[in-house]
Amino acid sequence: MGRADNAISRERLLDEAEALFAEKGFHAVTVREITKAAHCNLASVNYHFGNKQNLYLEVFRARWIPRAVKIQAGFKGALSARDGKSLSGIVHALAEAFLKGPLTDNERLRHSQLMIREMVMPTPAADILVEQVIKPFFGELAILLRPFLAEDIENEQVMLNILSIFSMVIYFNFARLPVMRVTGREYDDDFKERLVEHIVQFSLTGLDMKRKGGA
Amino acid sequence: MGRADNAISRERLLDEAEALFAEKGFHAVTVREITKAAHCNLASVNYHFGNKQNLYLEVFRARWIPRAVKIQAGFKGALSARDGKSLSGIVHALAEAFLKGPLTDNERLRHSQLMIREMVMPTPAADILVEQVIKPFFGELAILLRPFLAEDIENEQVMLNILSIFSMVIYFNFARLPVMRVTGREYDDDFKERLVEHIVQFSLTGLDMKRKGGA
DNA sequence: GTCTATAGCAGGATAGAC
DNA sequence: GTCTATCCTGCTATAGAC
Repeated sequence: MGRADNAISRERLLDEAEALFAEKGFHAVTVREITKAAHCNLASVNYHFGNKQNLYLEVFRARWIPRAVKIQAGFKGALSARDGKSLSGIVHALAEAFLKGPLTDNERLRHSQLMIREMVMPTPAADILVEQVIKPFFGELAILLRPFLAEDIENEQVMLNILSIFSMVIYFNFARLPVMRVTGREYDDDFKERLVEHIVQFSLTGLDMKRKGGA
Repeated sequence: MGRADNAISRERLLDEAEALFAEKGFHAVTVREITKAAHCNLASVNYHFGNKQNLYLEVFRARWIPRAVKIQAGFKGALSARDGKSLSGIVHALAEAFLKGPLTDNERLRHSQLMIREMVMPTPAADILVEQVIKPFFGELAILLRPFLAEDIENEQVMLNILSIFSMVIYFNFARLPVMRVTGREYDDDFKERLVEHIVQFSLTGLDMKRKGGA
């Protein structure tokens, strides 16, 4: 590689590392694997990031967080474009941002996988993730939703509601295997649209569908 | 160890392996670690299970599945004891079985963690898990719920509803870090009871709480 | 069935030339 | 900044005594 690639191999390392860490997890991925995928030398990880752990952290800082910002931007954009002033509009925008949104399918999968990993087995990256992304975003959601909820509702309950919507969005993203096996569907555009609609409907009315007459 | 421990070290290995695999994941755990925790020799894993991979699979067959059966038994027991003939009774029993149920807190955590790992990064164990446990259980749930849903509802929608309830149950179990940070609560008995009630309420009516007047 | 010893190898990290 | 060569640790797996 020529001298012009100074910064570029660093970026490639981050890209490939993110994909591999998301797919296999920190311990299952080797530095050799990452450097090979990024077409650079074995020593480059240590040169640019000090060690493997640090590269992992940097993946969150330099890749995961910007992606989360993109998703949130997609959500906010949909809010102003669509009917962001109705409860169903808000939930719809939220589900769509995470299930369809402005990212490729691979990017979205990577994003959820990295997040889930940190929730199941927190590393120092989990703190960054929760404090800098999840808490602020949930705070904004709470402000958006509150006008549509009962006036005397406690903040804790608002948060539980947000967590519940979020749990569906996350689950339908990462648990594709059981979802496909149980429904018999593939994750194509049709099904994703179906999932968005389902999340909206379930979030608004729960199981109590008799009022609406089902599907 | 004397000759009487023939089967016992095998059992200890399964116990310790399950705890460690759940906590750290397959690749992060070493055979040395497992055998040390189980107070047996380094070679014992290969003697009893052939190799590390096989031990992992056996953990699912010999520990995870029986535990899943126990949880389902707890659920079915609660159904007959409580009002198993109402929608809220069913959802309540389901949430309670997974969040409080007949297991210790550690067991429950282990159980969810192993399941989540297999959903995010499937290994051959995921097939066992989905085909032998999740699909049959969801099938039974579908039969239980159907009488309470609209008559013309498609099977796919019933499954999406079940998956949605399940996603909350799972999420509130494994994503304890963000849940605690966002709500400011600890996972004590009070909070778990609160979560069960929330899941029931959200599953039945979604966000549309104005009818009931909030908390 | 259990243990010690060790083969055989892959991993992260580093030194030093370019 | 990049690369090669290499250190050294720690891993899985096995052989063979008891």
